Order: sequence, then C-alpha cells, then structure tokens
Amino acid sequence: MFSKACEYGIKAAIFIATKSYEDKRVSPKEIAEKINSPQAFTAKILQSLVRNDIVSSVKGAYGGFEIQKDRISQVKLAQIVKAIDGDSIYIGCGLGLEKCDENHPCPAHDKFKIVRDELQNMLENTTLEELALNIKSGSAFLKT
Amino acid sequence: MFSKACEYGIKAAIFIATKSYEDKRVSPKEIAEKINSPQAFTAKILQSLVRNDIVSSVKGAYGGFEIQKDRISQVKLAQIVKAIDGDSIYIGCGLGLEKCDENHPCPAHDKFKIVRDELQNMLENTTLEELALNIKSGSAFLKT
DNA sequence: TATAAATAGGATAAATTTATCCGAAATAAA
DNA sequence: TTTATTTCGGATAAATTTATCCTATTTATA
Repeated sequence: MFSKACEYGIKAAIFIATKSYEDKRVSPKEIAEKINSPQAFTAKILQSLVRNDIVSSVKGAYGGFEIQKDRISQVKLAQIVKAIDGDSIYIGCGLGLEKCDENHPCPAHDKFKIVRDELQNMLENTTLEELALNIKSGSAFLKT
Repeated sequence: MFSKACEYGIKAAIFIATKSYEDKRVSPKEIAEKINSPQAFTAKILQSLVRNDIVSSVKGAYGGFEIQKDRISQVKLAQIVKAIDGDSIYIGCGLGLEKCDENHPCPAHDKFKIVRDELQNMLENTTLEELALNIKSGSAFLKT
C-alpha cells in the first residue's frame, strides 16, 4: 500500500511524538532501533519530514528530532504520506490511466473511488496524537 | 496501490474478456496496444494469468489468449490481484509489521482495517464481467 | 510433412526503490 | 576556542521491479 520509506516515516513520526511528550529529543539511531528500520535510510526519510515541517530537528550536541507538543495533534497521517509517497495513492487511477475521471473513467473507476475515498478520509482524519497515544498506553506496537 | 504488473494484468484480462464475447482470441501484441503497455512485459504477465487459470492460451497458428465466455462472470478482481501481487495488500500490516493483529496491533491497525476490509470486499465482489461490460458499452476506457 | 504463426520461457538490461558510507556543517558545553 | 556530538547531504551500492531480446516449442493449414 505504502512504500517502505513511507512506513518508516510514519513509524518514526509516531516514535518521535511519544518522546516529545516527555520533552526528549531522539536520534536516528534510537528511532531505527525502536521501529526496526535501517538507520541511515531512516535518517534520509527524517530529513524529508523536516523539510515538510512535520518534525523539527536540532543540530549539534544535545540535538535530535522532536515535534512541538502542541503540534502533535495537528499533524495528520495524510501529511506524512504526501510528503514521502505523494498523493497518487488516493488521487491517481487504480489501473494506472494517466487521465481517469468521471468523464473518462477506467472500467473500475467507481469501484476504486469508494476505497480511495475511504482511504483519503482515514488519512486526513487520523492524527499523530491518536497514534502516539496508542503507543504510550501500551496498546499498540511499533515493531514485532 | 497495485504494481505496474498488476495494473497491466487487470487491464489485459478485461480486454481479453471483451474479445472473448466475440469468440476472438488476442495476441500479446494487440493486448499491449489496446491497454498501452510494454508488449514483452505484458506477455510475461499473461503467462502468470494462464498459470493461475484466469485466462487460457492456445499455442500455435491461430492461437492466442481467451477466456471461456461462461467463466468471465466467475472471475473476481481479487483472483487477478492475488495471482500477480499476492494478497498482502489487504492481508498485511499497513505499517509493515510482520505480525500485526488484534493481539499485537500496529498503532494504526483499526484505522487501516476499515480501509483494507473495504478494499478486500470490493476486489472479491467485482467480476471481470462488470468491468468488461463497461468497456463494451463504451462508458469506460483501457487507455487515455 | 513442411511452413508459418503463435505462446513459453530463459537470459539480460534498465529503472526505481531501498540501503549504506563518509565527510561537511552546526551547536552545546568545557 | 576547542572538542565532542549531532544533523545534513552527496556519492554509491544492493535489491527489486519493470522492460527487452532471443530462441524453443507448439499447432493449424497448405
């Protein structure tokens, strides 16, 4: 459904959020360990989250990644997905037609539309806060 | 959402179905032209559709690909997707956890479940017949 | 039986995604 | 101001997906 990069990005953002509630910054090393991802690759993905203002970074000693506490509830899953994979997953055609809309639909357009709309709706209405709280409460996990 | 191979496979199956209604067999060349896909790659995908009993092939002169008319309404989109991409798209975890279920969920498990179930339901209840009829009636298209 | 027309399938190449490595730049603290 | 620590960013490698090429095999018809 999403690329590996996007999966890592979402999990990284969730982990950073949980730590930010405790006013702690985290390193790519710690993030990669906690979400079970390759460290250097994760660091690259973190950079695109920073460029897209989803997380913020502090360079130098005692630096690391963090999210302002009051922003955690504002960040939507859709923003993270869009920053890493783009929005073709819920905008583009399910059969890959370059142009696919009501006037020139692919044969499965209406069928896909229901699913895509459901996905888009979910991504736009799910906040980092909800997901991070699932981790903090111990009712969900970032790795197996 | 699906791989290129899967998109080509779905479109190829739909095109073969429309021709099979007219008792005509089609070649990879004609298929690739009509669905706007690379011919040799499409031929490979057709082979996996054949191996999975989704379409049938007749070798030699006057051969080609076809689907028995009475099977067109029996083939579900889910079968094609499973044959080419596997079923991880609606079975696997949205965040890539190896093990993700009610007892050990990822933080977005419930959110994803709704979308995945909707997708699975759509794929299992959409037949090749419906899709092919959209093409035959001229109300949908296989390329731009 | 010979021939032409098709699919089948292996080998390989190109493109994209995933992943690693290393040095530059920034920053807090001694 | 020096040092240790940390993110940033470019270069490169590995793996996977997408795509091409060529030959073998099959089969209907002349």
